[in-house]
Formats: sequence, C-alpha cells, structure tokens
Amino acid sequence: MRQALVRKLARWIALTDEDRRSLGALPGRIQGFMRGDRPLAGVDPTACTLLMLEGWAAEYKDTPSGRRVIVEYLLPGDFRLSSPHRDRGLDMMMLSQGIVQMVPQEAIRTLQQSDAIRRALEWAESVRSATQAEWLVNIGARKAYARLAHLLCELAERMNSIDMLDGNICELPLTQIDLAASLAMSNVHLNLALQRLRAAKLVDISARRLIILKRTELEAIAGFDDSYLLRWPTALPDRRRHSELPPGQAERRRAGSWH
Amino acid sequence: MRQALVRKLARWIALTDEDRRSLGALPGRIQGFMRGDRPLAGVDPTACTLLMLEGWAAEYKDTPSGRRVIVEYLLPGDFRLSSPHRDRGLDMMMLSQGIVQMVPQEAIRTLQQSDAIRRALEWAESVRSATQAEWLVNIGARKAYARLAHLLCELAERMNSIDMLDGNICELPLTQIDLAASLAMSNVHLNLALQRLRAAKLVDISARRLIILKRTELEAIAGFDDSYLLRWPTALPDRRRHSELPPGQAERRRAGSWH
DNA sequence: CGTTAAGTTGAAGGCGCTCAACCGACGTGG
DNA sequence: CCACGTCGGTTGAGCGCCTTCAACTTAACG
Repeated sequence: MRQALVRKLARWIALTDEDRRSLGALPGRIQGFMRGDRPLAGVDPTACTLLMLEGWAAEYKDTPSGRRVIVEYLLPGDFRLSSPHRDRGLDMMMLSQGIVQMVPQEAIRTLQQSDAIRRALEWAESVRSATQAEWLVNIGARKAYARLAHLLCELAERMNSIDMLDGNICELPLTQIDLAASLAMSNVHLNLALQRLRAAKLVDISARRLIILKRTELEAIAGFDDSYLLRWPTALPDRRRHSELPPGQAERRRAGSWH
Repeated sequence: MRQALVRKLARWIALTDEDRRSLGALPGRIQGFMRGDRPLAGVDPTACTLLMLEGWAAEYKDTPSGRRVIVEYLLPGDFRLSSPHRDRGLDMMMLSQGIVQMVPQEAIRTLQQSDAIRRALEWAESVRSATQAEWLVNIGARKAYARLAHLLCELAERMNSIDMLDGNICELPLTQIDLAASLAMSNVHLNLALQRLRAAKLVDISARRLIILKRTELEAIAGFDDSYLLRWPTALPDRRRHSELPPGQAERRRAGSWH
C-alpha cells in the first residue's frame, strides 16, 4: 500500500502505466519512524524531497513562547519538495508511526520529464498552496466549533482522495493537542468543541479513528466547499463523473459518496 | 520604476544582463487599476500569470457569513503564477491604485529557459509559501498586539527587498479594515492595538505611510525573524555581507539598516 | 456641501484562555 | 506483577482578550 502518491496524482491527471511505474520505483532511502520522530533531522532539505509513504506527519513551528503551531499535515502520498533554501524556520514531526522516503533532487527532475507527471506535481503543489490559504480563511473567519468541523471535512476528503476513506470512516492519528495546534486554539477549548460535535452525533472520534456520521450537516456547519482540494479538475472533468452531472458548479462536487 | 521584479529576484540569484532584459521585456497586457478593482475579473487564471508592477493587491475570500479574510498581500514585483485549476475560491483585489501585467503562460515557460531565472522564480514561490506558513504561525501563536507588529515588520522588510523602503519609512496603502482582515481580528480591536504601538512610539502610521520608529524593539515584541523572507541565501551567502559577518546564524541577518 | 469611507471611542458581553486537578491508558522498570 | 511516570483526555473555575453593536468624528471627493 505505498501507492498513495499515484492514487493522488491520478485524480487530477491521466497517468500512463509508464508514469505509474516510474512513480512507484522512485529512488531514495526508505525509512520507518515512530510518532514524535523528526524525519528531517540531519537531512539537507535542499537536496531531497520528502515523500510520505505511510503514516501522518506535520510541519510545525515551536515559538519562543512555548506554543506550537502546526501549519500543515502530510498524509500518505503527500510530499515536500526540496526547497531552494535550507531553513524556513519550520520543522517536521511524525504524528503516527509511518514510512518516509527521501527522494534525491535529481530523481524529481528526471520524473518531470514526463509531461503528465510534471503537470500532476504542479497541480499537487497548487492544491497544497490553496489548502494553506483555506486554513487561513478557516482560522480567520470561523468560530472554534465550525473550525474543527471544517478541518475534519478536509482531512476526510484528503483521505478519500487516496482511497483511505472507508465509507465514512478513516484513520485519524491526531491527538487533541495536535488538532488544537493546527486550529489556533487551546487544547481545552478544542476538547469542548469536539464534545459538541460528538453530542450532535455529527462525528465520532475514538481510538485514532474518525467516523463521519452526518456528512451533509457537518459540511453545512463548517461551510465546507471542497473545491480547493480539486478532486475534479474543471478544465478536464473526469469522464466517469462528468457524464452524469449537469454543467456548472456541480462539476466540482465529488463522486464517491461517503454517507 | 517597473523593475521591482528584477530587484526582488536579484536578491536571491545572480542575474545576467540578458536575464534582466527578458524580465523587463515581458509580453502581456499592462493595465492600470484603482483601489477596489479586481484585476482577475474575466481573466482565465490558468492561462496567464499576474505580475504586480505598481501598487498593492490582496488575495482574499469573502465567506458566506460576510466576513472577509485576506490571505496574501501582493507588493510590486510579486506575482501569482497561472494555476492549473480555474478557481481556488479566492479572489484578488487592488488595495491601492496600481499597474498590473497579465503575462501569458508561454512567456513564463520561455523565461524559465534561463536557469538562473527558473531558480529565482522557484525561490520566490518558496518564499511565498513560507510567508503563508508564517502567517499561520503569527495568527496561531501571538496576541493581537504582537501579531500586528509582526505583520508590519514583514511588510517593511518586503518593501526593503524591492528598494521601496526609504530609511525607515515606506508606503502602506492598507486601511485598518485591510489589516484586520489579514490578521484574523476585528477592525475595532486592531485600532486599539495600533494605538498601543503608536503610544509606545514604535511606529507611526498615517497618510498611507508607515514609519518604523524603533525597529529593534518592534521586532522584539513581534518575535520577528526575517529568515523566512530569505534575504540572504544561506547556501549562497551574499559576498557583500558575508565577509563582514561571523559564520552561523548571523548569515541570515539583513545588511541594510533601516534604523 | 452632501455623501461615503475610514478611523475612533464607548459599552456590554461572550468566546476562548489559563491554571489546575483528576482520570484512564499505557509502557517501563523495580 | 505491581508501582510508577507519562501522556492524552476531561472537567471546573475565573477571567481577560476580543467581538459586536453603535454612535460619532474626520477625511476625501464630487
């Protein structure tokens, strides 16, 4: 099950078998980590791209005041391209046990000789950027309750895009501390917001699993619009789906139903 | 004064005269706008890159609840690459009168045939991403007062990087409403935070101008570290500066003093 | 001079924070 | 095997930062 990257990219751009092969045969050291490990420790981020094969990680910053802020979650198939500069003031930490591959920079360049892969990677980066913008909107515009709901919608949808959402249930290795650190709120208050969601029977979180009980209502209170995650390119609508849908906004909606 | 892009890129990567020429001779319609105009209205964002020549703009989202959130400021020399997808749920608005160029996608590809320019553009995008992460940290970790101070430090520094910071003073066409919308706080409270900064004689904002009165103290209360803006690549330290500095962290610090 | 947008000030209240204690699960080591 | 420490989760109390609403002033502009 290390094909999350292929599954993710194939959502946006049609990939040939050759493309899939080269994506599956990337060079670079593959290493397992435990929660709390920092896979970038001692690594030169200008030389290689970090690719999540299994498990979750977070990009975060610890401020001098002792507060931790998570700015991004990395799920299986997500990657962090080598950055031109060495240090952006951020660090990365595993949130669950998982497997990470450090792909050398040259291999990425080689990969991009396939036009489809190059465009798919651009697309992925574009979605990443849009997601960060959406986080700013989420924190800036919504109250704690809706904010949490929105994040859960996003995570479920991202898991869905790599076929790791089973109906309406998926893994969620995050602690409440993690969730609070990514939502700009205290863990105490996050706990209360979570209990409200539970009490409303919208979601159920336990044993590192997330169950979406009422998807429509959850998205409604979250004000969630998955267009920024771009499951279905508007320019190149997926034929499986397009044929069943009226033109316009609906093109952006998801296909799979997870109740 | 339409060379902000060149000045910005040249901070990171050495550009040949040929590079500078092609950057200065980009094709694409050049158009003036007034505050409030939406330069992307009616434009296909998958087909062209928006380049700010003069003035400021903002990328923002209006939520159904009526709240506006600004997720990014665009200063002269900043650009928004054509995105693979059509709509990310964000819109763009001029914050001052200014001049914008819409560069066709092909021209960007041509431009990237110069290795230096390609790397410089990558660098710029990397800084853009790091800046958005820093905004999340800013909003998530700091209280209103420090948050505002941090934003002002960033904006002054960005203006400095395109030679538009004159000593310790630069243009600041933002209204308090704009500032509040980018800092996840109400305009009323922003006004109070601003008055505190003024009362402490750290900054002076009036008549669309920002004056940094006590830079060191301002950065201190903001917890500001300009490394994410990457004035001086650590991998390729600027020789003008490097020779005067001890090795290590200090390499990252700025050269110019703006008191 | 009338209108509109931006800035300022005040009052009231709530959302969310801090601090703190406690519980339960889990892993480790005595 | 049990004691213990640690971590994550839960609950309560108190309070303060920040929001909302509102009125008013000031500035810009036709």
